[in-house]
Formats: sequence, C-alpha cells, structure tokens
Amino acid sequence: MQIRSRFAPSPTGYLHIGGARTALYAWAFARRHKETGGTFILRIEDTDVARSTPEAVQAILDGMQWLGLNYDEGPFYQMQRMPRYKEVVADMLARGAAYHCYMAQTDLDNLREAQRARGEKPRYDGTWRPAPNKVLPPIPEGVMPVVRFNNPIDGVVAWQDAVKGRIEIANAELDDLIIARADGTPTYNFCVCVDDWDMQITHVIRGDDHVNNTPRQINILNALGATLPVYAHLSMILGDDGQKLSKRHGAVSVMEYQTNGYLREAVLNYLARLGWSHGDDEIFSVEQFCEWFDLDHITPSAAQFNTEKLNWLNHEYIKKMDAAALGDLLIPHLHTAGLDISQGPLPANVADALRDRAPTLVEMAAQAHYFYTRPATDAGLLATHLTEIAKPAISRLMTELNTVNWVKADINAALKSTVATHQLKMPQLMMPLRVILTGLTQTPAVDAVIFVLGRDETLKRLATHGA
RNA sequence: GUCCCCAUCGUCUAGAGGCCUAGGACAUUGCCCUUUCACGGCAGUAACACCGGUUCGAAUCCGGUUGGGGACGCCA
Repeated sequence: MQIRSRFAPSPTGYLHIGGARTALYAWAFARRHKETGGTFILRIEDTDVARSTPEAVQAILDGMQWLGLNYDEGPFYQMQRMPRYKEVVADMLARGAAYHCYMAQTDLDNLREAQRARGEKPRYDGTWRPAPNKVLPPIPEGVMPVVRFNNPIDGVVAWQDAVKGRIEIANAELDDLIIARADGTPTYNFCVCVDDWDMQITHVIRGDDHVNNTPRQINILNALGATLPVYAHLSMILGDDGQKLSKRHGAVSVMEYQTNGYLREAVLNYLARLGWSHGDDEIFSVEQFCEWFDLDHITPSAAQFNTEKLNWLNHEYIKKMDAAALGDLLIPHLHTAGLDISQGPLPANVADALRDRAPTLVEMAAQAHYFYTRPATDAGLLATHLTEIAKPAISRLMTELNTVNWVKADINAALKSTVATHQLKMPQLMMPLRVILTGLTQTPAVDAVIFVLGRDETLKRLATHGA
C-alpha cells in the first residue's frame, strides 16, 4: 500500500507547537514508508476568506521549512479548487445526496436556542430535507439557499481510530450539515472530503478536535463513493501550566523557538517524544525517528508541554554539536545580544567554550559578552581576588603567555607551572585571572577562556591590571 | 444541556493478564568530582484517580463514579 498523508492547516495564524507536532507526525509517517512510495502532501485550507491571510500561509511555510518538514505534493490551496467543489456539489444535488435549504439565519438561531433550552443538542431540524410524500414549504422570495448534506438518519458511524481505538457515533446525533453557503462557497467538512478523496489520502493524521467531524466526513465520503482513509487523532498539547494553549496563553510560533535559541533538532526530538514513544529512548535523530515512527505508540491522552525538558534536550544537542556549526548558529544571537563580533574571537571557539553551561543559544550569547567587550572592573572583586601573592605570579605568566604555543594544552601547562613555581593553590591564581579577564567569578575554565580570547587580548587585559 | 474522548511519579512516558515489591527521562534532594558556577558520576524521594466486577492472578479486560478535555457555526 502506498501511504499518502497530509498536513492541512488553515492559514489563520502562525504554526504553533501543536500544529508543528501534527505536521511532524504526518510527515514522519510518510517518510517511514518512503520506500513503498510514502507521500506527504501539504494542503492549505483557506476557504475562510475572512480569516485567512497570505502572511499566515508564509508563516506556516517558514515554520515547516525551519523544521525541515518537506512535502512531496502541494501546497494545494482550497480556494483554487472551487470549480471542483462546485462540480461535486452539483453532482450531489443531482443525485439527491444533498438538497437546498432556505431557512433564514434568524430562524436557525431560534431553533438552536430552543433546543438548547430544552437540554437538547442543537441540530438542524430537517425542514427542507426532501422525503417521499413530504410537501416542502414554499420557496421564499429572494433567498439564496444553502446546500445541506443528506446525512443518514439511522444507524451508527464507526471507525477504528489508529490512536484512540474504535469510536462510534449514532447518526441520530448528526444533522444535515451545510456543504455550500448561500454565496455558493463550499464549507470545511465538505472540502476536506473532496480533497482527501481526490488526493487519495490514505492516512488522516490530525488534531483531536476533529474527532467530532470525522463521522460527518465519513458519511460524505461514503456518499461520494470514496475509499475511507485511516484516521489517527492526536491529542492536544497543553501549556506548561496544564492549561489549554491559545494565542493569548502560551501558544507561540515554532519560529519563536528559533529566536529563543533552540536547535531545530532539539525541538523536533522533543515534539517527537511528546505523545509518542519508542521504549525508553529519549534522544534520537530525525532520521531515526522516521525509521521508528508508528501510529501504534501514539498516546491517546493529552500531553503537557514541559520547557525544562526541552531545555535539557536542547542542551544535550548543544553539547554534542560540531563546534563550527554551533558557532554559525550562535552568530545571529550574538548580534541580537548587541555584540560586535567583527574584532573578537571566532564564534565557533566561543560556542565551544560556553556549550557546557548554556542550554540555549540565547543563554550562550548572554554569557559571551566578555569575549567581545572588555569587562568592567569591579574594584571590590579585584580587591578580593587579586592578592599581593598573585601579582608576581600573573606577571610571570604574562611572559610565558607571550611565547607559548597557542593551544589549550600548552596554555594549561603554563598556568600549572606558574602555580607550582609560586607555590600557590590553583584558586589563588585562577580566580584573579578570571576576574581580570572576564569581570566574573563564574566562567568556563580559565585556560579555555585564555585560549579563546587570544594572546593579544589576554595580555592586554592582564596588563591593564598590571602586576 | 447533549454527544465524543482521556485518566501510571510534579512533567513526558514504558507497560498490550503473571516478567511490576511498576522501568526510563526531565525536574527535585543528597553525596562525589572540582579553580567558583556548570558539566559529569552515584544514590534517593515520587505514580497505576476511586468503586465494583471477570480471573488462580489486573496498572493491564468489563461496568460505574469522579475529575479533565473536546465538539455541538452559512469557522477551520
């Protein structure tokens, strides 16, 4: 079987973490079956003209690109498929699978309100639904009708959800949904069916919130004579505080993660593990994920986002990444931290020195200041650490550094021999050096700092506090 | 209100009747390492929502309760 999965966002906002995970799973599922023709399709559901924007389309594309979720077909835009939808509507009308409804909006509202008041589920009452021997109301003047789907009245719709198991809903719970508005434009549930059918989607992997749409779509698909896809409904992702994610509450664009200093590999890995598992495996590459991913191990319950774990994962990736690559990723963050890096040390070296103590690139950039700007000297700090006993040692060290072969091991040897000849304890030399060189008491190992700073800059800084 | 879904440590999860006195990871606590902080190492605290069944045996199956979530649009 050739797997064909799709991601079908509506462009009404950026790609947030929930959408990104949905896209990731649908993508990975197709990639998992690549050898047998697995195909990933991107479809933009933009039929809500009022809320869809080109900026949102771009934001979604950007987010997917950053994550590396490439698609094999598309992007398809529903607005460009209007003729096709209209053709299908006309056909359904002709076959009696759908019918015109002239009920006014206000009447509909009143109907629903009354039903709610009676404790019933609000539903269209079938006033305009044709039936044998039924006399329809006279068609009102000047009213453009909507088209409603002739939903089955009896029986149940059931499907084997790949993550939630068997779900069944009685047709009596469903009503005749509108498939085309009065202005002729088709609606969501209908477009999805036509698209999934036309695009021969075999696996619909989407958010939990569509479970309720599924029986309606199955009915429409059946009326169309289409083969039903496998449905896999992903539970939602909750915010860090267990609350639902929303625009004003923690739902941020995936791109925010990039600007906040997260690596794409870490975000991908984190998302992969949020709602899916492969035994005890925690850290794995996207490639590995694509090999392992299956629908069977997706959790049916909602998952709470945990920034601390993301930070940990991000740090793991930072610690393992190639220094040059890490340096490249760090550059933009150094810029936003306001540092002029044209004069200073190589970002790759800075990154290498700082990686153990920086879980994100933003944090790393924040710690990188003293590599690019002379530290302000805190008199108090200097007084505490730059003791009389340390001064001659530093002076001797300067002469050594002047000629030492500039590699970390030799720098370290110079430090050690200075400590030895002046009969100091390590901290007695390291702390004053650290304070002079960085202005801080908490930095990477001093030999690493010296190495990254470079000979000239190190000697200049030491000279200012001239021992 | 009606319908649907969900329920293992604080969090993400393993677990598909005996391998479970419930495993891993993050976080947390303690100790070790150490030129501070960090990194790293070791150890610890911590969970099957509740009540009934089924079974020789249930975290695993069934029913109910409670709690949480979602859906009920001429939005997607």
